[in-house]
This record gives sequence, C-alpha cells and structure tokens, in this order.
Amino acid sequence: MTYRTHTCGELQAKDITKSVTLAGWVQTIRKFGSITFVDLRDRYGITQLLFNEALNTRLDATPLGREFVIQVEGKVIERSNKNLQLSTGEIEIEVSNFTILNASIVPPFTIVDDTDGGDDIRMKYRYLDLRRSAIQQNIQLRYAVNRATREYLHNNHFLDIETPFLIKSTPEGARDFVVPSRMNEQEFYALPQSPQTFKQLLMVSGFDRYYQIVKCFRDEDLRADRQPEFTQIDCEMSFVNQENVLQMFEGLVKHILKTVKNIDYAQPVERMTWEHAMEHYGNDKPDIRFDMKLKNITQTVQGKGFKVFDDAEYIVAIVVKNCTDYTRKQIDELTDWVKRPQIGMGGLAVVKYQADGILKSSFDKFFNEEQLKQIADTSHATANDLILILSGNKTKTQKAMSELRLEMASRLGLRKADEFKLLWVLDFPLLEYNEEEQIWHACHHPFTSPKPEHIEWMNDKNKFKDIKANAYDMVLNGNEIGGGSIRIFQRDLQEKMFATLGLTKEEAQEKFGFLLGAFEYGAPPHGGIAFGFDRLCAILSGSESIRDVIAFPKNNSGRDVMLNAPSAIDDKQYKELHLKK
RNA sequence: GGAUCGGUAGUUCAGUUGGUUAGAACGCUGCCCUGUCACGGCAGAGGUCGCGGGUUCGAGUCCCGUCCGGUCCGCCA
Repeated sequence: MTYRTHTCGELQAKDITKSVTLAGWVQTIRKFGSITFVDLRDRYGITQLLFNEALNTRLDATPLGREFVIQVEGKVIERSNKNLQLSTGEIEIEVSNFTILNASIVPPFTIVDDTDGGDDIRMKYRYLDLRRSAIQQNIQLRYAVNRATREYLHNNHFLDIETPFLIKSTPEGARDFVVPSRMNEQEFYALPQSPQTFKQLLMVSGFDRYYQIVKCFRDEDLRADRQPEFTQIDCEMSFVNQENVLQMFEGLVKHILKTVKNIDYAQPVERMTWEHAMEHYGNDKPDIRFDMKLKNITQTVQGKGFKVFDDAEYIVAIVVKNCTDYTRKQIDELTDWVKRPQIGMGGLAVVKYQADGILKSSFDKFFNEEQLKQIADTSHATANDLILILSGNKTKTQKAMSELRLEMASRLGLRKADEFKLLWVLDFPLLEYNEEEQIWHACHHPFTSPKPEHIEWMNDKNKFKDIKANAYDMVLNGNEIGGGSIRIFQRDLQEKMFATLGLTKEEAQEKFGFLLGAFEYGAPPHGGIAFGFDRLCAILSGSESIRDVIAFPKNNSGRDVMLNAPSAIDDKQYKELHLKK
C-alpha cells in the first residue's frame, strides 16, 4: 500500500487533472451543507481538500476532527477562488475516497503559527507544539546550520571525532553533572562541560584539525539563552597562531550566513580589544549594528559643585541622536528604568541639545550653558541630540550604561533582526579575581595561553590583572556566539598556570595529570574555538530564546515538563549505585 | 541563594473599593448552510478562581505560608 503519492506542499496548477493520494493531519474543517473543505497539513505545507456529498454520500466529513491523521484519494482540480497565501493555493483535491488512519482527541491548544497556547502548555505537549510550522522551520534551520558547518569544516580537512560523555569531574568552572558508577563503588563520572581536554589530546595525537557538533552539560541556573545541556560546534587546530584561527572561523560563520540566510558578508569582520569594548561599550560583547558609544565625561563634569557627579568614581554619557523631543514623562520613565533593581542606578541625568542650539539639563542649578556645551563637546553631541548620563562606581556604571545603550537602541528600532554584524573581541584578560572566594580564576579556561610577553607577570600577584591572553570571542549582534584561545602546550607553563589558579602540584597532577603527561611527548602548538550552536541558531532564526530552536528543551528550573524529569529513582537503584537514600 | 511578574472555563485573558448567579474571545458539542480559507448563523455544554491557613457578616479580590511557571541578578573556567 502506498500511503501517499505527493506531500501537502507540492501540488501546483500544472498538476491539475492528476489522480493523487495524500496523507497528513487535519488542520481545519469548514463545512457548507453538502460540501466541506478540509485543510490537510504535513511538514511541507497545506493542501485544501474538497469533500462533496453531492458526488457521493460517503464523502461526509463529519467524523473528522482537528489533528486526525487521514489519507485521501482524489483528483487535483483548479480552485474557483484561489488562495495566494498558500503555495498550493491554486488547486484543491476533489476527494473520491478517504481513510481515517488515526483519530485525535481535541488538542489542548490550536496547532497554528499564531497559537493560543502559552509556554507551559506547549512544553508539556511539545510533540504537538513541534507540529507548528514556525517551530518546524526553526528545527529545519538548525539542520541547515549543522550541514553548512560540516560542509565548511570538511572542506577544510577537519575530522569529526567523537569524545566520551562519561568523564572525570574537574575543579573550577561550572558545576558538573555527576553520574554514579555502579561498578566502581562511591565513584562518579562527570558529564563534560566541553570536550576541551580531549580535543587538545587529539592535537597531541596529530589529528591536526578536529571538530564536533557536540552536547555539553553544565549544572548551573538557566536563562532564556542557557540550557543545562546545550550544543557546541567544538573545533581545534594544530600549528596555528591566533590570526590563522580567526581567519578560519570567520570563514565558517560567513559560510553559514551565506548558506542559511543567503547573506554575502563581504566586509572583513571588525575587531576590537577587550579593553576597548569595555571602555566604549561597557561590556565584552558589544552590539555594533549601531553607534551610541559610551563617553567618559568624568573629567569634564567634576568640580562644578554637583554632589552626585563629584562623589562618583566614574561618569559616563551616551548620545541619542534626534531625541530632544523626549518629554518629561519619557525621561521619568527612563529614570525609573535605570532605577530598577536589575540596573540599580540612583538616577539618570539628562542634557538636551535643542535644535535651536540651546542646552538644557536636569542639573541646570549647577551647570551654566558653557559647561553644558563642554559636556556636549566631550560626548560628541550636536544639535537635536539627547545626552543620557549615569554616574557611580566604575564597573556598575559602565554595565548599567551598556544596558541603557541597548535599551535605547531597541526603543529606536536600531536592533534589526535581519541585520547581522560580526565582531571579534580580542586580548581578553587571562585571570579574573573572585571576591567571594578570594582567588584568581581563569577568565576563559586554565588551558588558555597568556600572551608570551606577559608570562613573566605570572610571578607577580600585583600584575595578574594586567596579564592578557591569546583569547578571543566572536560576537554577533551583541551576542557571544563563540569563544576560544591559543592553548598552552608546554608542561611547565601549564603547571605554572595551575599554580596561579591555586592548585597544588598534587591537585594538578590528580586532576590533569593525563594532559600534563601528554605535553611531555611532543605536543604541537594549537588553538581553537567553540561556538554556541543553539544560540547561533536562535539568532539566525530571530528567536528570543534558544528553547525555540531545540526540539525538546528544559524549562527555567531545568525540568523537562513533558517527561517530568528529573524524577525519583527506586530503592533498588539506590542500592545498586551505592547511594544513601 | 536573591529580586520580580504571573497562576480564574480546554486555551488566551478580563474581573473596579471585598458584596447578588464569576465574564469575553477562541476552542468544543448539536442544528442550518454548495465556494470557504480567521467562513457565517442559531442553540448549548464547560469553573475546587493553583493549594493550605487567616481576617471578615461576606474573599477570585486583603494577609501569611506553600507549590508551579516566566524574566532577571548571583552563577555560567
């Protein structure tokens, strides 16, 4: 038996008079006395069926309901009223025979693009949600990105090599998911946070160019763009310097943009140092689709008797073009916005550079016209511009202004979903200080190579914060989509790095002895990068959350609400795994 | 660990200062309809207002606790 001769998305005017068999899901039923229209859906599209009881009394569509799976035989005929919104809108099927392959109870939400279902119910019935064409397109885009990645990397002689999921728990970084070992009492595997050490060992083994589109696991709290299990495009290369890596992988992203979105990204990918990004954008992943850079105006505004400024460590401005018409109400609303706990600023100072050249500020009591002009000049504002100013502790103020910059751009429509701007952020610090734990952590990871000229600073704690690494992030529209580094490949430097991070020699040997050992047998210089595959797919599909590009995602609490996982295990399992209940 | 918003019909939501029998839309059921594609018309069914406690003559509404979900901070080498 042949279930179908065609899909629901392919029949056109040229097929008129053909006899066909279609199978799919009932999307909607529209009954008009003795004739009934049924929209039949599969992943390829929708085809309208015509059930005409005047032709045959068996063609009564009354038994059908939404989401029934049916098979129909019939003839392709021309529609009297065409529907130009459907690819199959010029034709319909005059049904001669139909079979209900499987009935459906009434679905809890309607299976249409603009569904009435909320997140919760859609996740519980994810298999129904996945029938919706909007989600199906995301999943198809994900596959397209996967294919484009494999194609590019294969053409550049990368090998896809699988690495194990049951590995060893390591210190630092994210929390590990842990798996108890039945055969090795009181011992545990960990699921990999990334295949980092394995790919480095593959370089030692001479595989030269490796990649994997691979699941990684981190037991940390979730966000809209963070899942406990997520997918990376994980890559590593031998005998490369930083420039080689940047070239190779901006090529990859350009290839993906071309293949998946048909975008010719001809211009070179912009580059800036981490320090430059922090100073001019207030964060390490600037959105460069628009300007509105942060301007440090601390020197310009202090000493004028305005306590808010005089007491601040750092005062920063952004210039919002053509917004002097902002009303008091809008300014008050922005002020409330920066006062929200997530931003946590005390207030917002404003200077309006009016079209007539007159400057007005929210702190006119302390500043005369000329002093306001100095602020305008320092921040490169001209007539018609609105200057927004935040002040306070440097780190917090930079971060808050970075958020305000994005918020203003969103309000002004400057963050267009169909515009893609790539950026390399370079020269990240090697180390960062964790106030809470009072220790230095690796900014990227402990295998990242410091810049050679900074290696000697690893002997001086006071210079730790100044050590830069050969580490780089790729940023797309203000999202970190990938990050990597040139790695340490000498045993002594790696040991020094572990020591810097506070590991004793014994701990380093216990946790990473295999890697230190490998470095003694002729490890080649190497480096690599890993891209957040889910995040990349979310951006390319215009999705707000990576959940929209993952077939079976977890919710905010790390739960799979469809499976109801995680769940309790039975007593027998506790016993076998040598766990106490 | 913390902040914040939400939980009312199958679904998405409204519900005023605490006050009669808790509403709308979509969906669902039945009937009518030969050209719809957001079909239309008529009729109807459908509710433990997340859960527990309290205040009150009276609680969907106020208070306390708790569970669930969204977003964010911390965290995410």
